Amino acid sequence: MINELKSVPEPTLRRLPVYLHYLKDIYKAGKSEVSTTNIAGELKLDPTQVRKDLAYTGIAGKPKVGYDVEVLISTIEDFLNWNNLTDAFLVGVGNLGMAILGYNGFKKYGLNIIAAFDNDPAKIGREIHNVPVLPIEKLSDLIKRMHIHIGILTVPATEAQKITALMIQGGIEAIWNFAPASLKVPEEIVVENAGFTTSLAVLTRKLAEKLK
Amino acid sequence: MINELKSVPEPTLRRLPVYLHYLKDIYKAGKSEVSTTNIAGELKLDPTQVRKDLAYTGIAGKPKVGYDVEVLISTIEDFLNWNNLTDAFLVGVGNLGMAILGYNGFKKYGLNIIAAFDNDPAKIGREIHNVPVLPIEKLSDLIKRMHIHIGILTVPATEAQKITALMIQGGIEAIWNFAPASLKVPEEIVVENAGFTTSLAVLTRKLAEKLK
DNA sequence: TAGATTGTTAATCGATTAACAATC
DNA sequence: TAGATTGTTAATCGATTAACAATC
Repeated sequence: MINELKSVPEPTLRRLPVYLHYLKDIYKAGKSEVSTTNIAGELKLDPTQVRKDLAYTGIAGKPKVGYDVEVLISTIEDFLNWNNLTDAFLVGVGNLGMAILGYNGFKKYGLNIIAAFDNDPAKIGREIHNVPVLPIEKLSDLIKRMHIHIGILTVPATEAQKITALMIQGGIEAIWNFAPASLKVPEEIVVENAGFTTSLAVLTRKLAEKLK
Repeated sequence: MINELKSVPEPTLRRLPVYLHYLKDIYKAGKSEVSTTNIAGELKLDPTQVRKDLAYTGIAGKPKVGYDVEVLISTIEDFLNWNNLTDAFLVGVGNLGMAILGYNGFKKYGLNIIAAFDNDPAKIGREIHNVPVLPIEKLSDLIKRMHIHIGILTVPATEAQKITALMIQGGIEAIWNFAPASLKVPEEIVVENAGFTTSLAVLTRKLAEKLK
């Protein structure tokens, strides 16, 4: 089992980027070492939890001192594979799709969107923020030919399953799903649901609870 | 403790919108009754879990039959307070902010964005998708005067804490935070982090684990 | 050295899953 | 009625938190 990457609890995965942002902040502010006591205090978490999370990345700290901020940053980035650019396709050039294409920052997170797809003739052939928009018909074939692993799904819910099928047909490995719909996929396909409504449900219910 | 709303586990809150989308699908398809066995099978969850989740909303099912789809839909919507429109302000009219303003569908989730704020003179005074863009300077005061409860934060990470402070100064109750940054807020403020990077971390790591 | 911190094992807590009586 | 399903209690599982020896 040599090259096997250990499966990490999802709560841990969700906290790692939070640490990362904080670490980058204090690094910019000139701090070169940091303790889990420190991180936990700032982010309102348990220090032991922070230590356990960091342990997953394989980094070692120094008793009494803490962790080297710069090393810690790049260790987390390596762990999330954010130091390697991975090519991705985006499908659905609507409001959200365009916003994602326009946000230049995904390269910092290892994501390189190299083409977008839509079925609107007015959009096909154009470039949005330097990314060409191609017809849906070419999706499957290009995924296959270019060995694309990540598909970003920003189509309306009604189209989501259809496009998913095309992606899978092409051999996609992972789908970042922004549509408010549950995708049916074979077990081996990684799906991460990033639809806004889940998050909004938490917000609106907590607010309702708060306001009695 | 009469009017006290019971605090619901967050995992349950996150599943409720998933049920809701599925229920709307089958309702459109003409189904009027549904069992938890059915829902769970379709969404790859445990039937007992679905029953427990639904129990939080207070709905009652019929042994042997299941639940009335139409009633179930509106019960979940009520539970999340999605049947009442709540006014909200959005701050940060960049790519993402504009996409959110352009997405007409939030009214279905009880969210009514009535004004946007930015510090770019080129944007101030315009209307984006019928929502007026106002200067940041007016944010605190208008939150207070209009009794706004929800603030949507779509500014760059560097500005996030500053704008948060202004929102709190105005008396905001809940912040929907799309910036990749941890906000420091008093305990009583509801913050829901919807930044993309958390979700992306899960995707990229799982993909890395899968591809060995 | 003394004291703060790491790294790890044990205890606790909460959510998921299993079991099953009640029901229509 | 028989059989599927609800609603709930008990068992299990996994994540969080507490405790503490090792370390620099």
